[in-house]
Amino acid sequence: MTRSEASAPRSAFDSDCPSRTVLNHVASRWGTLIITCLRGGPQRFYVLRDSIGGISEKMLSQNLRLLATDGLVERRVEPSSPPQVTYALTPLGEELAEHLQSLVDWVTLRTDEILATRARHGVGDS
Amino acid sequence: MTRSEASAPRSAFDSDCPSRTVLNHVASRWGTLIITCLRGGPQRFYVLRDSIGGISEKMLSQNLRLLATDGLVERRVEPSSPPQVTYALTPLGEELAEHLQSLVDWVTLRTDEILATRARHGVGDS
DNA sequence: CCGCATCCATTTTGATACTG
DNA sequence: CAGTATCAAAATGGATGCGG
Repeated sequence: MTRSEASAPRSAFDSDCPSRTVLNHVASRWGTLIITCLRGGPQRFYVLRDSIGGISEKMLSQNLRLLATDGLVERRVEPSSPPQVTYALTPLGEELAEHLQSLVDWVTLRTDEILATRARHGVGDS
Repeated sequence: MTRSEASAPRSAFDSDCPSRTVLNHVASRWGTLIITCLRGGPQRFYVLRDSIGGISEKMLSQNLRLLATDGLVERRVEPSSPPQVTYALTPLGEELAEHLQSLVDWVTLRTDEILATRARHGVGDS
């Protein structure tokens, strides 16, 4: 074989590699916060919505569905009077959550320094 | 004081907290890959573009500028014939990169399991 | 009232062409 | 080489509606 065509993309740096997709679900605007939020135990939909400032219900349910099909989050339906839907991390999700938590913690810890740098560079928000 | 208005948002879960902004720069579609990519040492613009499959020049320069104003990435200009611009992690960026690397590593490691789960749920890509 | 689907205005992203 | 300008496509969020 000539080895001319890379056969299977192997890392998240390849746009066609499955791990790229997973990374996009997880390292996304809301993914990190949703998963981190679920570390405290199973949460109701509206609790998540209220915990994660600025998220829309649409994005929340969209991301939850995505994470559910990835096997990172489990959706439980309690058929009670006002129907209760609860979301929880799977074992796989718990594992991931630890990594994300350390990321969020680091960001929280260093934000002041970063802010100071940003002031020096001339404030650009976004 | 009546405490009626939350004075200062304190975590990334508040949409107005500065750490939310930082998290968005870092835990974004491209931020994670760019920073991880820079772990190998300073890189030229076109190297980054070619290393990170699927990124557009626009998104690359936009994200690099953002990360630079955050003090995570440094932009160096060599005034040579064809002007050379190099990007490198700052010490702060290096610190962050370790966290992101462990995240990327985990995703790479677990992608097969996640794929299997997704098959069970009925494939939904995106 | 809770969870979510749908429609539409706004924002973000990407492909390509173009400049110093 | 290292970007910026331009325009089209997609993601996002808000409002709204609806079944349970």
